Amino acid sequence: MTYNDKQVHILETAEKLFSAKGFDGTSVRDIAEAAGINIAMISYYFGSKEKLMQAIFESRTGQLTEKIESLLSNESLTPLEKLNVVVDDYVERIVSKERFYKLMICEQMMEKNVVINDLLFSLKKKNADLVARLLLDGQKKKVFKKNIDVVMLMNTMIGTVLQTFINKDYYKNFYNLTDLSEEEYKKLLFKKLTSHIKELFKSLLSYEA
Amino acid sequence: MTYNDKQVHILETAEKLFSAKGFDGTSVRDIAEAAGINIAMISYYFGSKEKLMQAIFESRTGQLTEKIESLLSNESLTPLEKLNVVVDDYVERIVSKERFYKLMICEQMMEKNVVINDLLFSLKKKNADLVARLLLDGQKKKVFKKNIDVVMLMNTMIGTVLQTFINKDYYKNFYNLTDLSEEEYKKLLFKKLTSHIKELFKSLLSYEA
DNA sequence: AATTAAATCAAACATTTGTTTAAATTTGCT
DNA sequence: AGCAAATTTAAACAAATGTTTGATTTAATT
Repeated sequence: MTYNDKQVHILETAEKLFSAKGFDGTSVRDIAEAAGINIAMISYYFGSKEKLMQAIFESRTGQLTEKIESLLSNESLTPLEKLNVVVDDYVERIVSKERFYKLMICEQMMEKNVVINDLLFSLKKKNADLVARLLLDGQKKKVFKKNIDVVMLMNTMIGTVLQTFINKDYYKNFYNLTDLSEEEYKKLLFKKLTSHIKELFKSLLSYEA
Repeated sequence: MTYNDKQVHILETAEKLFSAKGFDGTSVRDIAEAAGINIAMISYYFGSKEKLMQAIFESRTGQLTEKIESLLSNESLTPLEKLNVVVDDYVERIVSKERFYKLMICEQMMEKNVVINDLLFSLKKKNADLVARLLLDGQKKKVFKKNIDVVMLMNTMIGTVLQTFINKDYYKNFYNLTDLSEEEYKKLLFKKLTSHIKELFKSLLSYEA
């Protein structure tokens, strides 16, 4: 599906509000007012509030799968390099699409919208399969040890990043970083997170232990 | 605050519904029907839907802080043993209070209710301070290395556990564990999670690297 | 310029929302 | 049993909800 400028504007406004106040906490009037449009335009363009939400997920997850596939096909990198790219990519994604990921967590927990949950399930499967293949390749090449729990590894990566962003303000407070701008702070978090997770992965995957 | 049987029943029913459908996705009529009571009883006992939600958080977080303090005071354990107890305790908590933790994530992300967010903030501070003191003790005794990011460490622990529970059904599917009962599956997750996190912590805290 | 399609609008719609009311019932106490 | 307080109830309240309507304006096409 492809959307015109006005539709994209509605989608982005809705994403912002949904992530801040939740799907049920946001009325179509809120969205219309924030986007500067008439209430009827939402039904007119998307059919319903529910389908507007689905449209947000379809467009965002569509963008994600493209990136994953191009990464997989790059054969010039070693397994470890690839894994590091995966980490960078994941953290970068969540940093830049913070709002959408908040929405995603909520939707995964509630399991209210079947269409969205099916979408997320296949996305998860695609990602897990990619990383599993990556790890298998590394195991064949004797750089990664055996008996790795792929899902647990992914959960640690994604969980750490998400929890960091849920706790963003707290972290800022705890380490007296309140004088940083939002942009500077995001950069700092990106650095901290990627190096932290890479260190975790190294210990999980290498033979030494 | 102490509640009678009927109030506890309302609190538990509301927690169940809130965690499944969200605060705004749950009506007081839903709660009343599920609890088998009259709608007016919610305002009668708790004042409002909002305050009912706050009551859930106050009662649950109250239970949590008790456990933490007793753990801190136990001086017969080494820092590493204490840390392992912390891990066991955290995982156990989330396993047994899964619904409440879902609610907690949502509430942290939305930041709609000031009372609840203040409550969670002080809870987080208490926990982070406890673990920080624990790590400091271990560093003095030369069992933990220097330069540990406490918040990041906590985020990895909590994030991994929460992400695992958000992804619970997916994990079950991925590893063909669908024939396990809910209770068996929870036990398995507890084992997997605690050993996984302890391994992560060991590599983050020990000198070897 | 005329015609058709697309977009926008205010108003209305039937439901559902959280809360309150005032009467009825139950409970605890003397 | 009789009284007072606590509990429970059905009904009503205004406000807010998602969606639709039908008229009006704008844009595109002939």
